[in-house]
Amino acid sequence: MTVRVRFAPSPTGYLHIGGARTAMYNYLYAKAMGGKYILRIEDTDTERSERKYEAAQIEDLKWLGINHDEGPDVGGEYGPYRQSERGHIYKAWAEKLIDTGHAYHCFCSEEELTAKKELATAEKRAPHYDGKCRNLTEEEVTSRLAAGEEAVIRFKAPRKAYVFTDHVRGRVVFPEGMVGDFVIMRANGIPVYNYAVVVDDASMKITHVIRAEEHLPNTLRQLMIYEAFGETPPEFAHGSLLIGEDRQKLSKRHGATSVNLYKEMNYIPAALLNYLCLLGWSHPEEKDVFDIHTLGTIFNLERFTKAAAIYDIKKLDFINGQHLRHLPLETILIEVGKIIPVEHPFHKMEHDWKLRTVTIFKDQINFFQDFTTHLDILFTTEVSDSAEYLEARNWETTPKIREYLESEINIAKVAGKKFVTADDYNIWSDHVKGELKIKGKQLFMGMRSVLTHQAHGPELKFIIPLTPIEILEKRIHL
RNA sequence: GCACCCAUCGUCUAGCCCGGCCUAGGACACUGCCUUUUCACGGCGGCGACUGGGGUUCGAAUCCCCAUGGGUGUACCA
Repeated sequence: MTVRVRFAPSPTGYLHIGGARTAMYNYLYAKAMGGKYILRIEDTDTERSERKYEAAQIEDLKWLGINHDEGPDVGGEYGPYRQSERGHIYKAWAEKLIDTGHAYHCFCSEEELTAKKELATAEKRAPHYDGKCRNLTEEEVTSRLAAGEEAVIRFKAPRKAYVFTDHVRGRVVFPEGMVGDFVIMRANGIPVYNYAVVVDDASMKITHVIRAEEHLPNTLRQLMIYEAFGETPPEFAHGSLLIGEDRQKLSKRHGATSVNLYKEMNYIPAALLNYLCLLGWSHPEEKDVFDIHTLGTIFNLERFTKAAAIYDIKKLDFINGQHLRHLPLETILIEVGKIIPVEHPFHKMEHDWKLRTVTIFKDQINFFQDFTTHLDILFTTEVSDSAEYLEARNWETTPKIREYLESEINIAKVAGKKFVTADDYNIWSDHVKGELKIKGKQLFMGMRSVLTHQAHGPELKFIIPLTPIEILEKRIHL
């Protein structure tokens, strides 16, 4: 039997970080087992669902590189993949349930139900449906329906305990009486989540349901429905919840929780996935930095964590830096090029210059945008006001260095050079050492302060050959 | 309220199923040193946890019970 898993988001907003994690786990499991990963859109909440969110979520998934084998946009043999287009299936299956005595029409009004629920709560009873419409005669139902009376379809919850084995929770027991008869079809004919899920998972031949712990209690209702249909339930794996620093379920108010925000902040998708993967699952070799696409059969359901994980992006930033460093130079160049403002002189430089620049700076940054800041070291004519810089400028040796370098830069300029070479730089430094007899801190910091007006930065022999000579000239006169 | 789930460094976690190898390992963050005559990277250290109480056992982070804490659910939301 081939493994079939699915990610089933509701298009009521942008793709959430938690959703992305669930999608990834399903995707990873399908890949590990040589199975199929399906995307299904759960848009039964017509009030809140919007097509634009569906498109946005698919786009975010694509950005992450989590590609589905079947879905509303790519098709597949078990479609349609949008619940709003499966109305006839839910209806037909619901009729089956009524015919077999597992469900019934219920005419109770909302007010009536609310009143009973409040009473039950006040009397400290479980607010379950009292079964008023459970035993209506077929004639009565038919005539009331014919009269245009509104009705929902309610599922007859069996009075017994349910047990199932979860891949991460182990044996889970739902004692008898946890739920009363619950609605599966709304009055408007749209199915309710717990029912639609079962119909879809069963008809789409889903073999494994991998989702977050918040769905654990839903499993009971779903188990009941599978049983009523005579279907074997899929295997379940309820991973841990993603929570915020306040230990509450992660939501918008916790800050950047939607994937598109990370795209905007130029995070590397592979890094985001890497981090998310580790939030609730552990690598058998305890690796922290890896590409999830290389996991292969290493990924399994047995290494999920049971406890909820607090989402804290500090580690994500570190992982982003690790991924960035391992990217090919040309790739970094492309990404960085997208971020640097068009008017920046960077874009006018030669390809070789760009590559050398990226080589030097990539080890110092965690984000592509940090590159821009570092780039300033090559172009800025600003003067540092740090104590260390001021101290270096005040050494009596520094003016001598300045004087010498001024003439050297002038010579290079007159010779028509656009940049000085690393060799030039070495000659300068040898001269200052040998002829001017300046060494140690006075030598290096002195040259740095004269050449860059900064106290810190990457090695001079690397950055000076990358700095345009007219910038060096300007600086020397400051 | 009721039901279910969970509980190891500040955070992510390994170890737990199949008790001894755990004076509890790794990573982030913080921090010290080395390297670099600067910064960063890197390397080596430091700080830092088995929620509490009972039990079982020669021996418990690991097994059992209770307590406490936290979370989720309890909808014609998903």
